[in-house]
Amino acid sequence: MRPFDGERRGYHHGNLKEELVRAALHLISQKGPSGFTVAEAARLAGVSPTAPYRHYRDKTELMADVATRGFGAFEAALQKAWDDGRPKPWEAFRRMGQAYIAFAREEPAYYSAMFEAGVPMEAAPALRLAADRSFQVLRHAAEVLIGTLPAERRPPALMVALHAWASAHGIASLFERADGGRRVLPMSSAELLEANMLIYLQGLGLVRD
Amino acid sequence: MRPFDGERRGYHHGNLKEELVRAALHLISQKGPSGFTVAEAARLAGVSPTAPYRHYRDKTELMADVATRGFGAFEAALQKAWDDGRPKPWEAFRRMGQAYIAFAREEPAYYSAMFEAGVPMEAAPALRLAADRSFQVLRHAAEVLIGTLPAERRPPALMVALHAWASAHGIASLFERADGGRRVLPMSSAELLEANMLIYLQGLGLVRD
DNA sequence: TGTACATCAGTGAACGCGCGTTCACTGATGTAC
DNA sequence: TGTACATCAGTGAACGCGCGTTCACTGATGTAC
Repeated sequence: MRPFDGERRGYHHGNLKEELVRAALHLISQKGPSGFTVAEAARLAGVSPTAPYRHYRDKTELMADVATRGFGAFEAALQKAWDDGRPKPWEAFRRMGQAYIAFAREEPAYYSAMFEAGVPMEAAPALRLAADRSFQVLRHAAEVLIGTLPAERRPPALMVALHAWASAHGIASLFERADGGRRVLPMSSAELLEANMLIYLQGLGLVRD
Repeated sequence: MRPFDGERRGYHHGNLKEELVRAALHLISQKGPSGFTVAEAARLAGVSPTAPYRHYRDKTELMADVATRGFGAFEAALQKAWDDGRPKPWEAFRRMGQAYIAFAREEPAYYSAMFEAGVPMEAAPALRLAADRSFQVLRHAAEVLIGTLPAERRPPALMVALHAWASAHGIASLFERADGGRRVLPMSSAELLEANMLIYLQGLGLVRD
């Protein structure tokens, strides 16, 4: 990995916080969430082991920052996939599911920090906020989706959102993660989720075959 | 926690392996999978820090043993819930889902060791075997289940098994685990999974409403 | 039933290691006048 | 444009800690005869 200090300008780093986050992501993706240490992140950023403490109270706060940024990127990815429910809510909804899995695959370090590292939500106020905003995207989509059903058989939007979340999360965790890549499957995670969502939507009466 | 050495009989412990596993489970449930150390497990078992190395090559092998035993208990729980598909395959199938979640809640330490600790499947041959046997229970159930469908619209059994696994796993991971208990919901994990499976089975045309 | 011996399952000292964090410090930067 | 000063963002030495693991050892147990 490149040394992180390419455009360092003298004594002051100028960009340490961002570099530390980058280093943390690198370490997490290489050795898992517990393989990350403040000392090594500092080393990667080309800075003394104590420098991070100018920017973060402690290790947890650094991790929380990583997770928070992760949720930011995650929210953006979901939002983009949803695309205001175009062209049809149920199509957009499925696209969101795919985006969930894609995120887990393409940003494994963020995913780890967000869901596997055990960072407590209280570690930083911004963390819970960011996590909630991510979920709101899903929840809003679920609302629009079930709005297309006749009123008398509309399930609770929250429930639908949680179902989608759990399915995507389950598939991502079991089959898309380092830890989960332990099992070889005759189909991709994407196909698996796609089929799952289709069957689910059929169960809701949202799609006819 | 009780000191583990109640019926210790002299110099030889007589039961160290089992005690170490117990200690590991205790530590994992208290501090998470990365909070477990060989030294502390030994301490809990009332034995010197080096004694565990009479029974395990290294830390990973100990963890692998814990995970292996976890899969054993897990398999038994699933098998029991399935109960040979009585009274109806789809009812038994849903019961298995509930058993999955119940296991995650009641045996959080086993669940951690199995799915969250990142123990590599290669760590012990018995581990992969035990994990596979667990999954076979699910897979067999899925086969029986879809066998009740008219032949022309039978989805692949493997796929159905994976869907069920992912849903249960997703719900358990997100809402039933220490890490996941971060979110307050208006419904229990059990209800959530129940509804999810019902909708899914309806989507398959297995249940009519 | 008793004895000799092999093996098993512990001990305890010791190692090297890296971590998180604190502290007093100082060089670099930004700002007021 | 120049100077004085406050603040910011680093350094480097140091700490206490617990870990995983090795090694040579020894007490306890099981077995053959």
